[in-house]
Amino acid sequence: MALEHAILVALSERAGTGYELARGFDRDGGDFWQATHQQIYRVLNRMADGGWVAAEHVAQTGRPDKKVYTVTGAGRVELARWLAEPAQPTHPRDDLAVKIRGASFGDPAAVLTEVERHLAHHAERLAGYEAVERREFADPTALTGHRLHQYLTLRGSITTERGLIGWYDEVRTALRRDSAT
Amino acid sequence: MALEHAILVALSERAGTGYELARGFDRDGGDFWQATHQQIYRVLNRMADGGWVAAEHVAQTGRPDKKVYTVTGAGRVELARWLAEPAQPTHPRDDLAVKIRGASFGDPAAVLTEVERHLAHHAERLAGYEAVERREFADPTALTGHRLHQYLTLRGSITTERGLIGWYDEVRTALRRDSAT
DNA sequence: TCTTCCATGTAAATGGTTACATGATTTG
DNA sequence: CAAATCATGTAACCATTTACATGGAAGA
Repeated sequence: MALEHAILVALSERAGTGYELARGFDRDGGDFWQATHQQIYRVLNRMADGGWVAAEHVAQTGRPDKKVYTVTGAGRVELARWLAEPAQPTHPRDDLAVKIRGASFGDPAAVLTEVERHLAHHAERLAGYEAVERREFADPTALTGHRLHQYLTLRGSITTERGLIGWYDEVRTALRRDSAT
Repeated sequence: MALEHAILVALSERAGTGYELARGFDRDGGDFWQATHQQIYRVLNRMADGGWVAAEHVAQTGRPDKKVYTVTGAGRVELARWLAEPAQPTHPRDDLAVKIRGASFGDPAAVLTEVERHLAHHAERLAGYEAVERREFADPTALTGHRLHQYLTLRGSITTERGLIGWYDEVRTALRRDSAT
């Protein structure tokens, strides 16, 4: 699974706490993974046991103490090994697509309402990604190495959101037309 | 979770065996869900216990016997209930995106090779979907109800594939340019 | 002869979600 | 005064994957 490796990438970019990782893997450009804090704490402990990451305990005043995690040499070796390994293409699983497909076995108007709600949600997410793009990556042609890879991941999020928005819009138009007859 | 409900949609369209469901939820238009046969058999048993589906045992000659599943009245009620319920927007988790993001912590050339492989794979999947679109849905403006919903799901698969292909192509160009310097 | 297709399943392990728990500080 | 933020965790449960198992028929 890739959660360990997504954490290794995030911590390679910048050391951080489990809490920060759970808040979103957001480091300039598309939160590229997500998981609950419970799972992240568990996985971080396992990774620390395996020697991929090391925790530095930091006492704070007025706030709970925290553990700042860093990738170790063994962690860097593991990440490089995993990066060279082939990934299998994944096929998205989308609840809303199942609902659209099955709309006529229930109330198509309720499905239409859901599509509209998701459309608004994704439009907002897209706007957020585009703002990051303008702010952080003004001149993409000049990018190289790590910054380029960050930018490309952000571009992936933007492309995905635009695709979803375009599709939901098509679905909305078609369902409205159909319910009008 | 939506696997039960994806199965209810698939079996509402046409009765079938666990084996057929595992082969792909493919019923004219985008395999809209996927799961291993092990999981499907388990879930089908649970659904049969809960009374959402009923199995008819069919003996065959020269082949193993099979169980053809049909949605029951209770299953139809449950599906309609679930369809009216809001879905939470899901955020895709893509291993290859993590690899692109982390490319500089390993060998970027290996990641580029993976991107090219995935590009070819998705181009092939897209061609398959487009062939179904031409063959089955020649006149989309005339579609209504269930056929329209099937078509819209297929359109979603096509949009997703085109988005991925566009993005992978952008990544390929950028990584090639960067490695040439 | 080897592989693939049909068709179903069990068992073990791993991955992920939900509920519960704590406690000070800051913001509305 | 209530809610959200910071920060970590345990326990129970549910979902998913991987490995193992069977066995005849058809095709390369």
